[in-house]
Amino acid sequence: MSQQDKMIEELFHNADELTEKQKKIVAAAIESFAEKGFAATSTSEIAKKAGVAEGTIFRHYKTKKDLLMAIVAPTMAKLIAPFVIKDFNKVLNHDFDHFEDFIKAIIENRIKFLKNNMSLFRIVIQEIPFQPELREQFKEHIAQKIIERLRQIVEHYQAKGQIIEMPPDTIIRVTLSTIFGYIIARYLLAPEEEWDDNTEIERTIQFLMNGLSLEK
Amino acid sequence: MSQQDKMIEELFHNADELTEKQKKIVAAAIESFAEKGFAATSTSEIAKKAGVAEGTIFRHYKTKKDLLMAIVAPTMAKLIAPFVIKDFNKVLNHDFDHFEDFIKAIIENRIKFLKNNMSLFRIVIQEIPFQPELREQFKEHIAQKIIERLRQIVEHYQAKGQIIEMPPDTIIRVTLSTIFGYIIARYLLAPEEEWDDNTEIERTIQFLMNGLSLEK
DNA sequence: TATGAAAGTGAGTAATCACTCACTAATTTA
DNA sequence: TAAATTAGTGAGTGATTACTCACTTTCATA
Repeated sequence: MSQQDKMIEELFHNADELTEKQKKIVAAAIESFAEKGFAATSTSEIAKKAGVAEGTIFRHYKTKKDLLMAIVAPTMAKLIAPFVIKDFNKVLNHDFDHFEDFIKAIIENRIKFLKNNMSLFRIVIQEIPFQPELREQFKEHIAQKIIERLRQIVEHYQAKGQIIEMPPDTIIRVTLSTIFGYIIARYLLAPEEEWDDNTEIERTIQFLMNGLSLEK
Repeated sequence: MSQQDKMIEELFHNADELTEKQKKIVAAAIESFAEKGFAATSTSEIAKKAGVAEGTIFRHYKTKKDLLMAIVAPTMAKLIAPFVIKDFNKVLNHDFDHFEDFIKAIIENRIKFLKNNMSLFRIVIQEIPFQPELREQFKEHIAQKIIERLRQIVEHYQAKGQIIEMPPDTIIRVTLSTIFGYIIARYLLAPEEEWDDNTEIERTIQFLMNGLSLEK
């Protein structure tokens, strides 16, 4: 089973059962959307790549944009899944006495996820600027929830005296900048270069902790 | 004359040579490309917005992609202009004894530029994933030269004992992540929120310096 | 095995696409 | 001023677009 197949299966594991042809449509769409972008991909091209008639696409998805949303919405949901589980704070605070351990765990977990879903991640960040519907969904349901959670986490570790006194939103911003900066550089800007991932992640965390901790 | 020089030359001198209609075409194209993306913008739409006949666009630009390139290439050149001037290192090393001052100056200068050219910046980062020609140009002529320069700067301040011993490329990566993270959050993700820019930039630099300096 | 519903098909459709071209208008050059 | 060059036009082009629909095939259940 290929990487793509694994990705697709994971994505729709809990969703309604899809027919073989439907799965192939989704897989073909993901491939083309990630490579050429949503607007530059035609439905005839997707049908050809998926080995189905063009009409089959519209049997399952009312419009081309519906197909995009069917791909992107569950991806965003999965991306933030670890942040919206019940008792997120409790679990974390119990498991991680130090902010550094929390950051490490989150980074490793989410990088692993994104590594296995790079095409989907590509589509999300490439289409968010162009799809108001998608942007709205991201802002209201995704970003806000995550930031609210993260704010609590930051305040918790600030109270424990582990990270500097700075507005939590600023700390969240620079932290996410650092993490996504690594992911984008590693997997999108220079994926062909040689990367010692473990070392590079360690350095990134070192920089982050230096920047945020009270003492050295 | 190098590619860059030519681009810069073109940028500064060609502006006067454009006819009124041509200027309107470029302005309309920038507006639409930034808003809807290159692929989703039609030439008829640009012509209508510019108040010219559609044929006029193709009188000056052979293809729609040529129009995009005529907009984007000089923008990239302008963005990196401060990094490719002659005696870049000398000037900087003379003026800035501390890495922090250098960072401050660059951030302020480039944020000011991007603030005034946000539509163009949008187009560049939105289209780089989809235009191989653009990506190639960016990588070969832009990114490499900048990184080479920045590497020298980083090594210089490392030798002076002002920033931590870490591979210069890693330091450049986290630094650029932090800076672009601010710009993207400030002007693209949440431009409607209230921002105390001076304070927020100060905090960002504080985080950056904490993360990169040897002592506190 | 019969039947209805869902899945799948592909030719067809109107609209739109990037681009052309024969032409006129304006400007530069001789 | 005359000729030559450039700027501007807009109807017209074939190709492609997202999407439809009458039809056939597949398949679960009675």
